[in-house]
Amino acid sequence: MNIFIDGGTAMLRDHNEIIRNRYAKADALRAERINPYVNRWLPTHSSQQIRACQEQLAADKTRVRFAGRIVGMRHMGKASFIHLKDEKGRLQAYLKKDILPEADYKVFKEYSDLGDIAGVEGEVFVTRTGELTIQALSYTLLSKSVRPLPEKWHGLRDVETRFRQRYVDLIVNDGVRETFVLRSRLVSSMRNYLAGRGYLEVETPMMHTVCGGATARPFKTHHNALNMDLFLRIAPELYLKRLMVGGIEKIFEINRNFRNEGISTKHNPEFTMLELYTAYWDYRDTMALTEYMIRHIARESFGRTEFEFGDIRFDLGPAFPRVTYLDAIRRWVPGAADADLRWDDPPETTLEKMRPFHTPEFRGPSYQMIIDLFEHRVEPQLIFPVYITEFPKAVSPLAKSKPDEPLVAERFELFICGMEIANGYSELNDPREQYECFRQQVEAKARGDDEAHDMDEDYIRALEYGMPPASGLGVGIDRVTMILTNSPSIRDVILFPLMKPEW
RNA sequence: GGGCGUGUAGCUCAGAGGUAGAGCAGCGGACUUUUAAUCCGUUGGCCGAAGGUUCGAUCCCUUCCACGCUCACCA
Repeated sequence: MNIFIDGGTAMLRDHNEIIRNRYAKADALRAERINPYVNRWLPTHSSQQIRACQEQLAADKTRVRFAGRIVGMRHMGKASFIHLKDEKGRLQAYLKKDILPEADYKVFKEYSDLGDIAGVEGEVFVTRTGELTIQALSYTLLSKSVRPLPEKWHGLRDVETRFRQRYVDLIVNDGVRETFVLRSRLVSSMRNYLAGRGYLEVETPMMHTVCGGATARPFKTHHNALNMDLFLRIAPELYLKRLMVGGIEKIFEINRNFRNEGISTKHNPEFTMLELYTAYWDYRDTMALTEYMIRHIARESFGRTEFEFGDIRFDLGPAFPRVTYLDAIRRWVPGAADADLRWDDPPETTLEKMRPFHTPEFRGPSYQMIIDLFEHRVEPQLIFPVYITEFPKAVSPLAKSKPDEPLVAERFELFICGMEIANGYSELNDPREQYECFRQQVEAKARGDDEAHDMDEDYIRALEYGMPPASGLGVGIDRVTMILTNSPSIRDVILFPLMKPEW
């Protein structure tokens, strides 16, 4: 039957014949006083429950009510098989003309399409080919779908459409939902782990008047009533440490940060961080916590510690080795085994020492050339879990120096699969030293470094009241999810990654 | 931002300087236990956008847009 009722209102620019036709079906249903978008229809069982109790349900001839999206349809003359998919799986229903009420059969046969949400009530049986099926005694169209789904066995491959229309991706591509279920599970696991150890979860401002806590360009916004520029936060760090001043000794926040930087398979402008602070600890204690926590969430969420990421295999079970920054260079850069690099060497000396194995891409202070070397030659090799420690103080303005080495910060980063997964340090709490660091940052900014910190006078004032010795941690939740779910791009673990407008 | 690549029907993809193809979906028909059901018939396209070259461009050239990979920046 070819329905062309000119009542459907085309609303979007891409409406085609299929869509117009389906809108016409919805109108035709309305004309017969059947609501194509019903208000309420409660299933008695999920597909999972029916599957689990199938023998019992079949033996008792229990009437089950089951609802889902029609993802498969096979008409056999006056009978049809359809597959209904709910959140937990898909289940077949068998619709026979001489069993269904006439009206129900008409709604199914004339007005239902692949993609519609429908409910059936009936008895459970097994077909002669062995498939668990509901013999439908009634059929209800619950929500009319007017837009055709992607093709049934190639599915939706186009990555752009998958990200822009994640709802379709979730409908069609099994495994996408699984990734986000796992993400949710591991975040819950993390929360429970920390709550169980006495950490208080807090929420600090996303809109900052002073931008700080990390080195990154911010997004700028504006408050109209106050006529004031604001920044989306690049890190919650300085607020969390204010709370440490306030006497909260164990604290964490899991939430979004925003950085106005490039986009890549490892970078989304908004991303989720765990930040955590513990009073009276130093960075070694935080390293231990980080390791236990990551191992714990892996076991609790996945039941294992061994994972694959692309063609990399790694194990979170064994202790994570700790290697200092300069040792890592000696260890992983060919020809650098005997290099005696020092943060305080003059640039010419560092250049001379590096000549046998590396030519920096630029000339600058020794620490910058060493960092350049590390990031290009060492980082890609850090695929198994490893802590890199003893970073240069010059790039750690919020970290505390080692007692006997003022140029070296008590700081670590955790690398897995060549990615920086976590970053932590002993927190600088000397207000004068912090002020001096900020002052240098402000100078750098004045010289054109647009990622340098601003002066945060209130933060200095807070430190003047006294912050206990403490250590903090930041963990990139998206990246942890990537490596644990074997997702090659950060966009695979963010439901709605940022895209330029389509239209 | 640079480099490389992609963009053709709702989806997955072919194609070629001469005016557009397949499979699935859709539509019409047959079929009361199918499984990518099958069988017969059939409708869909501003070939990403705009210019240019040409008798003729979806194809060649230029610019633009979107997306992917990659480098840079960064977590």
